[in-house]
Amino acid sequence: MPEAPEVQTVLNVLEKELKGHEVVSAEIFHPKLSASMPYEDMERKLMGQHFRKFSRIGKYLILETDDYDWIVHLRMEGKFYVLPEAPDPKDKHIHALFGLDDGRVLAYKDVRKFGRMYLYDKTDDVRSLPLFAKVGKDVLDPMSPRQFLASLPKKKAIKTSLLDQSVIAGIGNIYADEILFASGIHPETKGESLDLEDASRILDNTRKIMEDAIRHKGTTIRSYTSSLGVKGGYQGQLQVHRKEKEPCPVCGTPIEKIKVGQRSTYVCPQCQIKK
DNA sequence: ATACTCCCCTGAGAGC
DNA sequence: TGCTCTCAGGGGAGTA
Repeated sequence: MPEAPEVQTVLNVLEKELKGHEVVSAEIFHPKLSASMPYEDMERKLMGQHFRKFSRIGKYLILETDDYDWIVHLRMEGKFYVLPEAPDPKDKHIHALFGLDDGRVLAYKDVRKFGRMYLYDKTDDVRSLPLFAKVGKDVLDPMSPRQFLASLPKKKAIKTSLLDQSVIAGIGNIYADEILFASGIHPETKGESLDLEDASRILDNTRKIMEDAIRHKGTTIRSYTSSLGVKGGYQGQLQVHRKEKEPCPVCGTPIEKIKVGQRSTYVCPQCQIKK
């Protein structure tokens, strides 16, 4: 569940379900899930903690407890579920269970085991954590077209830069395609070829698409089943992503599938001109 | 500075 | 039916 709109949706539900509740038991079955300390330590430290504040930077979930910042990156397929009781038998892809004070259980499920959890002593400034050293401004934070343009690597394809979390944090493969289509810019266009007007258009469309996607509770496609029982609705709004050979919604030209930076990329060859 | 390749993992879908 | 291959909303490390 990885891009900012999906992460934000997860965050909103977690806040609603968990805020104020206490962790009374913690079991991590996949040791590597705990990336900042041995998993036994994470289990021990989380016990007795109450969930206090919920926020997001890029694709990272930040759950503040009494004494810690618990940070989670879902990567490709990480998902949370709040269950009325511990599952039995346990799904083989559930890698952690956290019992709550009211008997419910927070389950973490991740088929590919790419997701990671980090636990740090609480700080006033999570941004100063090494974890965020290479994470740029969140996609919903204000950024000027001038600053954005200046931050783009000159020789890199614009799509690659949109996916680079140090440039802007929170955009992934789906929304990068949608943003560039809405902006009429070919994904292979080099940063140095873009002008201030292009940068402004990309930023405007980024904000518009991200906010719209959050309103729709994100995108649910392929085998990516919903997290927390929330099914996204933005897949119905997608214009080009995963629409190879379908007519462009603007000009009717068949959408093409290409590779940019090793990632599948969908583009209208008519509407998206390479500058 | 940029661009690959591989790696972490598992399963779904396509093609044969 | 079953096999093999490719691909998947992410990102880090290592190497040209």
